[in-house]
Parts: sequence; C-alpha cells; structure tokens
Amino acid sequence: MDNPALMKAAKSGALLPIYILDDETAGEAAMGGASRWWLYEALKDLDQQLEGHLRLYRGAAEDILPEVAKLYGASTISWTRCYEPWRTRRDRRISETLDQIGVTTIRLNGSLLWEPWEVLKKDGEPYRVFTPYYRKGCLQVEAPARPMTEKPDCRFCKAKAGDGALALNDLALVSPVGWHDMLEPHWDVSEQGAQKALSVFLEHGLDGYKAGRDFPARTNTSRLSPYLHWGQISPNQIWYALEGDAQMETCDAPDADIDHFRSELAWREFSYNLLYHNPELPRVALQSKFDGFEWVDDEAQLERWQKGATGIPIVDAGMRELWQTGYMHNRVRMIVASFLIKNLRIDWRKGEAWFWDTLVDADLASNSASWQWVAGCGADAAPYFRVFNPALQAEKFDPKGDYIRQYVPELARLPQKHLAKPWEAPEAVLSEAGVALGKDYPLPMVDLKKSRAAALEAYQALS
DNA sequence: TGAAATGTTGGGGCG
DNA sequence: ACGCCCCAACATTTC
Repeated sequence: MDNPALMKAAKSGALLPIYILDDETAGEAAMGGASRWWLYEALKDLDQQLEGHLRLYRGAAEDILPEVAKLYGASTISWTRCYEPWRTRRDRRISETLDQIGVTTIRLNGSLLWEPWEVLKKDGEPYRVFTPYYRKGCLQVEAPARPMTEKPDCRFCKAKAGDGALALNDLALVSPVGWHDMLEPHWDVSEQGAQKALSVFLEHGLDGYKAGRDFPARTNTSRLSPYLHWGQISPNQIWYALEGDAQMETCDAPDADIDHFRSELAWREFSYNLLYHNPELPRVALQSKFDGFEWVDDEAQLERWQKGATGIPIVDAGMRELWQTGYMHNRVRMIVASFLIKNLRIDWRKGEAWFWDTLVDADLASNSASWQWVAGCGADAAPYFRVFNPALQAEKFDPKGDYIRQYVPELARLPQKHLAKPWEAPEAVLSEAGVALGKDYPLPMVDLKKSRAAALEAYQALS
C-alpha cells in the first residue's frame, strides 16, 4: 500500500476514511460505465482492508467535507492530489473553505512519479515533446520517491449515527444486472490483483517487452493501466520493482526491455504534464488549425465502429475486445483510433467519449492526450498524414491471426492469407470457411484506399 | 509508434 | 564478352 495521504492521516491520529462520489462537480467529466463498475469493486476491496470503516458519500465534495469535518471535529483532512482540471479547481476551493473553519488540509502526490510543475524546460516552460521531456526532464531531476512498504497502522475513530454516510449500493454505481457482468471474469479488482498483475508481468511479460508489446496476441503487456488509474498500485511501486531490489520483486530482463517499459510509464506522466499545463486538452485541439476541420457527423457509422461491425477484422476485433473486457491492447487502440479519425473522418472527441465510457482504465489525461496524438492535432503528435492501413497492421502485428480469430470468431476458419482483408478472398475460399460476406460478417464499410485519400485531402485543406 | 509512390541499384537471363 | 531488359530489393521522397 503506497498511499502517502493515508499514511499521513494514520500517523496523525484517529482516522475516518472517506470516499465521495462527486458527479455533481464533475458534470460532463463524470466517469463512464466501465469506470463505475471498477470503482464499485475497488471500494468493496478498500473497505475490507480498512476493516469496514470506509465512509461513503455522494454529492458535491465541497458541501459534504466541511459538514463531516464539523460533525467529527476533524483537525486535519488529507487526500491524494488529483490533476483533472475540475478536481484541481474544486480541491482548491475545498482547502479555502476548510481553512476558514480551522481544518488543515493536506494534498499529497500518490499517483505520479514527477509533479507536472517539477519537470520544466530551462526557460521554465513545460515540455511539449515527449523525448526531451523524458530524457532531459524527468531523468535529470530528482529520482521518483521510493514507494512506502509498511502498511499504515490505522486507529479508526468511531462512526457517528446520522453522519449521512451511504451503503455502497446507494452510490448507484452499477445496476443489478448489466453490461459489467461481462467485464467481471476478466479482472481481479483489488490491490492484491494489482500486485498479482505486476508479478505476472515481471515474470512472463517484461523479457521481450520492447518487441512483443506490439503484438496483441502475445502476453508482453502489463495490463496494469486500470490499477494505476485507480491508485491500486502506484507508478513508484512499479518503477522500483523493475530494479530487482532485494526486498522487492526480482527482475532480470534485458535493460532495453526495462528502459522501454519505463518510458511507457513516462508517457503516462507526459499526458498528465500536458493536461496540467493545457486544461482544455480533453475538448480542444492543441493545434488550433484543426479547429476548422470538417468532421463527418454520421451516427450510424460511429455505431458500427463502436459495436465492432466495420467489416475490417482488426478494427472489429479491437472494438469487441473493448466491449467484452473493458480493455484494448495498445497497438490496437492506435489502429481503431486511426480508422475512426482518418478513414471515417469522425471527430476524435467521439472516439474519446466512447473510450471514456467503456475502458476500465479510462483516464482523462492519457485518453485525451492519446486521441489528440493519433488525430495529429496534439503537441507531440503523429503527423496527420501518418494513416494506418488496418489490413497491413493486422498482417504485421497479428501475423498468425490469433487475435482476430479470438474476437471475430465468425472468420476463424479463414486461411491466414485472407484474414486481414476477407473482402479480397476468392468466393470459394470464403464458402469453404463458412463465411458469407454481408451476412455472417459485414463487407468493409469504407474502401481503405479511397478513404485514406479523402482524409489526406481533407487535412490538406486545413493549411 | 506509416504507407504508398518513386527512385536507384545490381544480378541474371538472353540475344 | 557485351549491352539490354527485367525486376527484386532497397532507399528516398511524398502524402
């Protein structure tokens, strides 16, 4: 448990652990469906670890906290610092309010290796390009804090009747039956689950990570993103676990793999850096010339993408993985995003919104920074003309077709040669594999070559 | 953390 | 032996 805010509170006296579900202040930034399910499970786990002492609330934190503080006579309230713009603003207001009634507030970093204001260029400006941000910035300032290894020694204060706390189910995070039932078998939503995922990765994924991370059918990725997002593991714990410290997990993977994995952790930091210094990142293109881009507004097409019925196997496999598990392999995220933005020319914000609703690792910083990256409108973005060819990508990164076959089973019997673009397969091959295109599996919703050309033309019109 | 079009080179077949 | 053509295989440029 690497939670500085909890540790601080546990050391300063009797403890009243609180979680507030604050949709009211979040407004449009309120968390999506997959997140709510994960949160529901995570709160259950947390409450167990806190021996049933977790108090739950629902509403505007700036109204609730002062009330609770008064009722319990709290002297200090500490919490983990957040970086979403709406939370940053709210937390500042809360500190002011509590200060006025004599309650000390302490905000501590429990989720980033480096604070966004600590990694700046020599001229004091924030970095906008990843590589110098990481190499000249992060790696040259003070090393990340060592994770805390001792469990906080909690002495809880007695709950008071009428303190307004709710039962977990009253937070209405999940309905009794629903989509989340599908997610459940894929995840162990607990801190223990996070540690398990870390050791599985260190043992089986890290060796060969650098090359293997691009292949969705391999098990070289860590799948730690949801745990990181929800604070069930800290980036510091991961960072130092890679060192093979005597007290921590040992690790003997090649340096190139370790360095590359660390740089991926740093991409997360970079996203937070961008969001902190550009609060409009989730809604506004960093390159203003994209303001005039003419996006295609087509709900029916968007829905085909969302449901994994585009007729492009690698795209559909990715979108179905997302729907079934609340997760998608990173390489495939880039492919489906490129397809939506470039081949369909649908606004990146529509894709961002779908990911926000369906990913269990939905994270405002990473999600918005990454969508802008693919769209080519971000700070250090892929140039707009870098259009993925999803069929080529499939042949390159799913060479045996295992990933496509898993999530698009109706094509499972197609020979490898035709799996990436079934629309080019001879009729005899299709019927041999039991596939009637347009019936068992859709015809491609766009022509890849034509839609690529149309995208280039549309982008060209900008400048 | 592309892809496609275009340019260059060099080996082998062949008259 | 020689030049010519063809075309992989690579390299460079363009979008």
